[in-house]
Amino acid sequence: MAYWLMKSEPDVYSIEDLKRDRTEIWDGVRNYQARNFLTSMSLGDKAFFYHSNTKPPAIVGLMEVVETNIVDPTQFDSASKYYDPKSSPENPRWYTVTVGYLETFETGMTLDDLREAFTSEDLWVVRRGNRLSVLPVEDEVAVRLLEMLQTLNSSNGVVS
DNA sequence: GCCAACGTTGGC
DNA sequence: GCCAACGTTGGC
Repeated sequence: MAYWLMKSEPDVYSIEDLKRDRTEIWDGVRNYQARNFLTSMSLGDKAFFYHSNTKPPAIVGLMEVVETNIVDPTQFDSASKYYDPKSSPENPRWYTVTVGYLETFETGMTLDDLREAFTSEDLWVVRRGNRLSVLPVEDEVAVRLLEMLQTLNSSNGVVS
C-alpha cells in the first residue's frame, strides 16, 4: 500500500465535504505529472487530504483510494471549468480515482508544522514553488506523519 | 491582491 | 526544438 498527498482548496472541496459525501471522484486534475500519479494508484492506497490556498494551508484528514482508473467525466463537459476540447471519449486524456473518507484530524499539520518536521526532499509539498496537486509520500515519511497527527489529536481529545 | 514559480502554448 | 508570452497555482 502506498501513501499520497492530495490538495484541494477548501472553498472548492473540503474534508468536511468528503466526510458528508463519503466517496468522491477526484476530478479536475489537469497536470500530466499529477495525472500519472493518479493512474499509478492502487486500491487501498491512503492519501493525506491537504487544504491549499487557505489560512493556514494544512493536512486536515485521511482518505483511501476506493476505485482506480476513472475517466474524469468533467473533461467532456463543455459547461465544466475542467472541460478539455482536445480530449474525446474514444481517447480520454484525464484519468483519476475515487477516494473514500477515513478521518478528519481536529488538529491538522499546518504547512509550518510540516516545514519544521520534514525536509523538502522528504515531503514535496514543503518545496518552494511546488504546484503539484497530487504527490507521493514515502512510507517512512507517511508513518512519521501519522504518528505526529495521532499525538496531536490524542492530547486534545477527539479524532472524528 | 501580489507575485514567484512553473507548466503550456504557439510562432518561428 | 527553442523560447517568449501567457495562464495558473498557491503562499504570503
